[in-house]
Amino acid sequence: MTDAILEGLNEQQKEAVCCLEGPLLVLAGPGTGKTRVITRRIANLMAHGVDPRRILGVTFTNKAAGEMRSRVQALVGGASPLLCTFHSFCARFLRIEGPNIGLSPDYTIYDEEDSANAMKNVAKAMGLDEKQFPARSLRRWISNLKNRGIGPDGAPSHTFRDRIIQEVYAEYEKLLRRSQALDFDDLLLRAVRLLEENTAVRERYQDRYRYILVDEYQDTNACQYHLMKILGDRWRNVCATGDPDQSIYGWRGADIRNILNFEKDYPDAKVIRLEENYRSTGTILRCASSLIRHNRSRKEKDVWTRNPAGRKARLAVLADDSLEAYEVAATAEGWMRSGFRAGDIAVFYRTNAQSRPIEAALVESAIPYRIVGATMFYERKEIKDILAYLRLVANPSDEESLRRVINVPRRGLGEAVVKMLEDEARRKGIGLAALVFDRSAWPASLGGRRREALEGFADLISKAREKAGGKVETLVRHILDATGYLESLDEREEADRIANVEELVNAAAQFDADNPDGGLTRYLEEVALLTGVDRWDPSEDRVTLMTLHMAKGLEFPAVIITGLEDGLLPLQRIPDDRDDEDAERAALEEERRLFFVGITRAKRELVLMRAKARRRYGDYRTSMPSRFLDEIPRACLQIDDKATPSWAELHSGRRGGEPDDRDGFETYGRGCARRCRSDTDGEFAGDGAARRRRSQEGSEDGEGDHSADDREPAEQAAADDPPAKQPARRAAGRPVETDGGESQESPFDIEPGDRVSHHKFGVGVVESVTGSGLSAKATVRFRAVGRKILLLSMARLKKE
DNA sequence: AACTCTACGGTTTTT
DNA sequence: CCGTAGAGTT
Repeated sequence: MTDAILEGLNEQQKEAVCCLEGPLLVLAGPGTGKTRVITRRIANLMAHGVDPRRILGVTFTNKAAGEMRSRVQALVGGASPLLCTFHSFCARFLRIEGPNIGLSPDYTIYDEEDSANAMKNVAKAMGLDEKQFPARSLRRWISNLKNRGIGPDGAPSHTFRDRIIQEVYAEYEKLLRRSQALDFDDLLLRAVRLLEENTAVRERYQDRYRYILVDEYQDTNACQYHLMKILGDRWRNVCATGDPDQSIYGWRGADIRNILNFEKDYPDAKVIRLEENYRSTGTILRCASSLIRHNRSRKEKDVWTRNPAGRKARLAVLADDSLEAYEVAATAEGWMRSGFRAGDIAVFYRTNAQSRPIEAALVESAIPYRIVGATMFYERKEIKDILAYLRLVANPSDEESLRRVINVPRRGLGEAVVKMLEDEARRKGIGLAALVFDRSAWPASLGGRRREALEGFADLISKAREKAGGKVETLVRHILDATGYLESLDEREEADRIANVEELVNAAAQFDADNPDGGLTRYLEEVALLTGVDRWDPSEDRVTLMTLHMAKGLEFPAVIITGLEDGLLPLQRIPDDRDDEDAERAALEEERRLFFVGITRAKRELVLMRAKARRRYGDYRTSMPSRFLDEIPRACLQIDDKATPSWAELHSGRRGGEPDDRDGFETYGRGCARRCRSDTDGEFAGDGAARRRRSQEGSEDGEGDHSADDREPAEQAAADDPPAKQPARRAAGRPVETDGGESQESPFDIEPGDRVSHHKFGVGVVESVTGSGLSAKATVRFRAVGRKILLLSMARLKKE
């Protein structure tokens, strides 16, 4: 048994797996087998006879938790310990213990949008100017307070703004309370408070969890930190794993000091460093190490590898973001031709907005892809509408959900009626929801037609409530029927919405199948706490697109990181009023860590890209190379400049296969509005003459000379590659115009007549394909369920 | 109450 | 550029 548990581990890993008692900190560089250590350690605990119910493992995503669970099960079998995210742990804890603090077991979890809406309503009721106090800013300010464990009473009240925020905060809390709802921050905050204040509950849980593991400890915030501190206090068998160099959530309250101070919190802690990397090539690792070395506040750690050096990373320089996107497609195609599967390839970017042109290029090139995260399925309007009905059924106090659906689809209960009901509720001192579901409380002024409409609505909800105990799928279908929601959508204009709703029915059915005794509340909780990666199916053979943040914890054989431009990566922050130099440096260092995370996802191939101009809000802005590129050793980079026109092209009046309407692009960044504070700006902003002269010295292949100096600006030599080299390569940057050009009509090669299979509907035949790109839809006649319209980018159709 | 039009503003990153 | 929210119109 012990053999299997320790098999194939190095000394440090073994040490970590075998150190079962007492506080333990595992500092694990990227690719050093951290997940392996955690799962083996859990298995080892169980092999030593520890009851799995006494083990708690907290991870960053549900997917990570699920993977660990199955790996542990493969090693030791039997019951699984509780493996979940911080948020889902707290959600479950509060389902059970909530009644201690007056919280219904059926409480609703408000997501970011719900919270912002609630805050908007609060601000409106207070008569605040929306421009001066935008709901999202309010939400952010209050979230910051909550993350630091500060209630409305403890909030600062020095300035006028402070006092407004304080009041909004207090009103918002009232709204949540009467709605029996918690936002994301509350889940953590309320759980911690309950544990702090209720000795009996605290001791029960402290006693239960004899062994606690926390993954990604570098990204815990104050609440999460306290939670762990409290829960681990009884047995002090707390194992934290993480990597300070991969701390990327400072902006949402994560405090890197939690991991840096672990040894202070637990003076008897054992600290183990995992430094041998098994994931990446030597060159990729060297890029990452050189980069991260530029962070000043850092715990020194040297990750090394026995892996071969591998190929250089390529830096592709493109004229604009659309050409960058085509280069992404061309690069992926090249990899696929040389034996990589689409599923081996990942494309990372800093902001979600960057995915659009890339998507378009991939569609055009008929390369299968999937975006992870972005506008997530469960954030779509139509989905949230249906979910709001479900929530209202589960929790009749939920005011936000009530407001959302009371007139959807239109049933004559518009703004005026809601206003009237609101006033009446205030007069009676009850919540809006309480009023709506209590006929005797309705105002006399509610006239015949409106009264009928409201009766219809209240009946609808209470009828649905009778079905709440059964399968979620049944309830969803009932609600669709009873509301006429699908009929209210325009078959032609909103076909993708209809398809999405169909998908939701499938998802609900899937949940019912996976959780035979699940129940509506569990379903809503699961949906609310799904992370972006949780809905990602890595077994699908598609190129994966995601933000750098979501890439954390994953690995891919071949990786493209786009948008290596100053202002984008590192991203330019909006100047805050309390902007001191330290904060600025901390922010820059976090951006550097983000890039570090991206690079270290790559196993074999790494391509970086930057565009000299980028479309933003409709017009083009020129952009400078990312300062981070200068921090990667020249010897590790092969620069592939497809944007600088060659001598021949300049003199023939043509440029890089580009249409000629792009004049003005070469004004390199003189007009760059974004970055004018850096003193190096002058040097970059010029047309490169100075750079050219300087870099002549090191020219061409500087590997031997420069290997010791990792700080030599990498890209400078690039601009000076002999022009003659350029034209031949440029073709790859152009749109792919092959295959008769019809590929847009059927992005994933699905055509009328094809036999396809769907995970829910089974086998069917494609009747027609309409639309193009992202909104491409197929009408499929399924043997079992008849004709369905499916959105190709949503439905996971497999060709038979 | 519901529809149409216009103006504005949004891009960090996510549970 | 795009979608949404608010105002204005019927």
